[in-house]
Parts: sequence; structure tokens; C-alpha cells
Amino acid sequence: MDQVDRPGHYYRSSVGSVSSETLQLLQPSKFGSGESQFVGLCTSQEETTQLFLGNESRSSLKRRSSCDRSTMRAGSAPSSPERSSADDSKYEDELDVQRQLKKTRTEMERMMHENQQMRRMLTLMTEEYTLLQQHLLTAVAQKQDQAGMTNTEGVKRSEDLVQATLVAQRASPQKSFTAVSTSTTSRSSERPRSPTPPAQISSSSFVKATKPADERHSKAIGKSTKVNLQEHSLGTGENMMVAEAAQLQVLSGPDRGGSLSESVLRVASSGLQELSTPADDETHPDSEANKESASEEPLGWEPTKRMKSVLQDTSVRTARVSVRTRTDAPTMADGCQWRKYGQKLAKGNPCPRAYYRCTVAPGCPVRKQVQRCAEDRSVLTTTYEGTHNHPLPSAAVAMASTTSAAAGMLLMGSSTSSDRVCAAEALGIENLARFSDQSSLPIISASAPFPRITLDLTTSSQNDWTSAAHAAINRVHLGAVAAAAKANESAYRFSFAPLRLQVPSAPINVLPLEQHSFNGAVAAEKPSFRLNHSANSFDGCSQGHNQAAVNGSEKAQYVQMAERVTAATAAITSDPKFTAALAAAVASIISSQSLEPMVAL
DNA sequence: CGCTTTTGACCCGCGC
DNA sequence: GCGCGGGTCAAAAGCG
Repeated sequence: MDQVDRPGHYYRSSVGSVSSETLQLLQPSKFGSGESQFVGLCTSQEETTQLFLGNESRSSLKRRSSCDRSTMRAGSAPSSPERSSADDSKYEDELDVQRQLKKTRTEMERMMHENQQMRRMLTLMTEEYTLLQQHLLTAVAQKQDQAGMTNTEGVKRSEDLVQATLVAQRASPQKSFTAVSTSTTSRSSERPRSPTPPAQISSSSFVKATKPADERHSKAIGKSTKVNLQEHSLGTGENMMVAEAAQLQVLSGPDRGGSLSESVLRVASSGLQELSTPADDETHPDSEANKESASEEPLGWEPTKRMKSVLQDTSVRTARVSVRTRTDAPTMADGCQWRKYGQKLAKGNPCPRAYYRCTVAPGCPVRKQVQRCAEDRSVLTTTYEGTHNHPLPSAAVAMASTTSAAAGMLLMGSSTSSDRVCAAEALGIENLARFSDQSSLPIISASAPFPRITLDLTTSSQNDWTSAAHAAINRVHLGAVAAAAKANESAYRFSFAPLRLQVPSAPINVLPLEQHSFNGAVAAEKPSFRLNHSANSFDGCSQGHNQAAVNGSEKAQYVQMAERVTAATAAITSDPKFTAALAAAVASIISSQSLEPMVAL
């Protein structure tokens, strides 16, 4: 089974990765018609066909299997009790393998189903995306015809803005993704806006830039005026469209169709700039006709219910990351600059909830809520939302990477609550309960209105909360592997995690005083723990399963290895520097959701 | 004087 | 339609 080392045979989906070897072991009746359900997982159609329809190889495998069995039985002497027991043991092993295969098949069925759903969603989104592009391009042509060159400056400004946004998206797709999500889910963005000079480069600020220059003024004028503003709906409508276009840009991938999306966004933003200036509101009392024409068919396109549902999907919502810490300070010293903009008494908690906004850079969409626990006043819950659109102070990098990683984990989940729970399971969170040290375990809330993950650091023995937070993320991954080993489970479930930890048959190395630099910035100075990351992480496991997982000594080795992993986890988390590096690695991998699995620590 | 905090009003979604 | 609750805004007050 040499193919386990061939990268082309590595499969990855939202729920897991399996090797071609495993696929070949699957029954044709289950998957013979399912090859097309994998979206972009195969290196080539030929391979797919071969892997899923390779009846010949499967037959030969079966033949080999039965041949082995017959050989085994023929070769055994019935009169010899020792050999008989050996045969029985082998036969049991084979049964065990079959059980494993059955289990794998069940998992595969589930994966196939989910892949099918994803494919459907992708198709819908692609359709909507194409439709949107067509409508926007048409509309732009019309608008440009109508407007001529009168608004050149404003158009250029908004173009620059969108350009900058796109540059930011390319630089950090995940961050832009979150930023866009924030903008489209925040209530404020849904309000009618009129432009203020665009000074920021985030998508959220872009949408916010359409806020009425003086909302209070509109309030003073009266509700009718306000209604007018709302009905002057190009602002709202086009905001929505720009946001959707931006989301589609992100959803379709930063590198695919980037230029097209760019033009679409530029077009949409120019239309927005052009049609929702404050002057329109005040100097065109007869703008009713404009309004009508604008609201009737500003661009000849309305997002369909289907699309709205897609856009409201969890995957494009803002994830919230809560961190529970034990501190007497009014807020957590997370390295960022915050400005308090509100305080509320939330129901069910006598302690007021404070609202903060990041002030490191103007227009940063990141907000946090700080509230003391009603039961234990010494516990402070800080909830972060959004992603910074600016370089972070060095002191803030650790926390930002941790929350980003946690949010990334959360956003990797699917749309439904159950799917998110599945994602958590796939990430190994359920299995972490088996470990003695359960401090700072991430808790994923599937019932909250926003997808939310909580890092409980109150029980952590570590003084440095950032280390504890990092440890929480790290444990998700390390614990998953260890749990898989302990439970002798199918390991491909854990390949769902972008950080794939290899579970080799050989013991994990605990290296003495070897310096591992990460990004050239952080180096571990203490005894380090080497993680073997490999594209074939599953293969390492599958090898174990197929070849020797049923072997008693291998089982013992797995348990031993699991213990080592646990011990190594403790070692890692006791070293804040290395933990920070590792967390940064995890964060970067999760954020990028890159297919490139090789990480050298 | 500029920045931050306080605080009451307001907006909006959601459930009944 | 109405009330509730979470979240936001912005004027006023506070602070260095």
C-alpha cells in the first residue's frame, strides 16, 4: 500500500479526509455512483473513477483476502491446538478489520451525504453569483450612460475603497471574511445610510460609510423624513448587494474570479456612491420618482430567498469567541486599545455588560463585551466579535490569534446546529472529556443566536491567560489525536481539522533543546515537542488500522502514545513562548484553511 | 483641549 | 401589534 505516501491520493472534505486505500476497500454498491459527490477533492476525474469504480482492484482485493484466508486455513494443522488458536486469533483480527471497515463505511456514507449537500449549496451559490454579476454589469452600463462623468470623483473614491478592500481580502481572506460577515450581520449595517468620506478599508466600514451624515437630523425632521430616507432605498438595497457581492467574492475564494468580483464590487460601490449622496436627500425634494425608480429596479435584481438564506447561513455569520478569566481588573489586558461605547444591564445578571470598540485603528470592526459572572464576580467574561483590520500591537497578537483560531474552528462548522456539533465532535472536542486536565476546554454553543465558542480559563492553573487560551486551542487538536488513539477510533474524522497531526506508529519524539523557529519570529528555547504534520496524516492512522491496529501490542502502543501526547501537551502549555508560537501556527492554518498541510515547527 | 466614560434614548429583531 | 431585550448612538460629563 505505497499509495498512502502519494499526495494525489489525499482526500479532503469538510468532514474529513480519507486515503484512497480506504476508499478502495469500500463496497462498490455504496459508492459506485457517488464519485461526483466529492467536490474538488480528487486530483483528477480518472483517479476518482478509479478509486470509486475500481471494481477490479476491489475484486482482486477480495480475492486476495479470501485467498489469504484459505491459505491461512489450509496451512494450519487442525491437530495442532497452538496453530489453531493462532488461526482463531488471525480470524478474529480479520473480523476486527471488517468491523473497522463497516464503521468506516458508515462514516463515509455520512460524509457523502454532507458532501452532496455542500455541492448543492455550491451550485446554488455559483448560480446566484453569476446572476448577480450579470445584473450588476448591466446596471453599471446603464448608470454610466445616465450619469456620464459627473460623479467621476466620487466613483473613483469608492473604487479606491473597494480596491483596498479587495487587496485586504487577498492579503487575508479569512479576516476579510469575518469582516464582511460582521458588516452584513450587524444591525447597524442594515440601517439606511448615507455616505461619509470613506476613511477605512474594511468592508464593514464601507457599508457603514453609507450611514446618514446626521441621523439625529433625520430624527429631528421627523419620522416621515426618516421613512423617506429608508425608502430611498438604493442605499440599503445596494449596501445589501455590495455586501452580498463581497461575500460571494469571499465564498468563491480569493483567487478564483477575483478580477471579476473586483469589477462587480467596483461597479456596485460606484452606484452606491452615485445614488445615495446626502445632497440627493436634501436638494431633490422631488426625488420620489428617483426613489421609485431606484427602489423598483435599481439594478433589476433582488437577492432571492435562496440566496438570502445562504447569506444568513452560519458560515457567513460572525463568530463570537468568549473568554472566561478570573481577574479583579475591570477588563482583560489583551494588548488592544478599546473604547467603551455603551453599558447595559443584561437580563439575568445584576452585573452590567460593557461594550467596547477597538480603537487601535479607526473603523476597526472588532468589538468586545465584558461582563462579570453573576455567580462568581471574580470571573470576567470577555466576548470578542470580528477581526481586526489593522496590524496588531505585539501584545495583542497572542489573544487575536487565539480568538481567530477559535472563531475559525467555529466557522468551519456547517450551517445547522447539529452540524456544528458534528464539527465539534470532528474536532475531537467531545473526546477531550476523557482527559484529566479539562481546564480551558473550548465549549461550542450551538444554541446561541451567533455561533459562539467559549474558552473557559478560570480553572486553568496557569497565570498567563494567553498561554491558557492557546492551550485550549491546542488541546482541541492534540486531544483529538490522543483520544483517537486511546479510543482506537477511525482517525480520519480528525483530519477534518486543518491542522492534521500525524499519528505515526513510531513514538512521538520529544526532542531535547532543539530550537524550532516559527515564522522566524518565535523560537522555543525549552525542551520542545515535535509534531509531525503530514498530508498523509490519515494514512499514518489508516496504516495502523489496516495493518496492525487490531494487534494487541499496537493497541498498547497507541495508548502509550496517547499518554505521551497528553504529557507533551502539558509540556507545551507550560511554555508560554512555544505555546504562543504553536497557537499562532494553529491560528494561521485555521484562518487560511489552506490545503497545504505541511507545517514545520 | 482632546480623549474617554457615562448614560439615557433609540433601533431593531424576536416572541407572544 | 406590542413589549422585551440586546445592542448602538451621541451628548454631556469627567479626566489628564
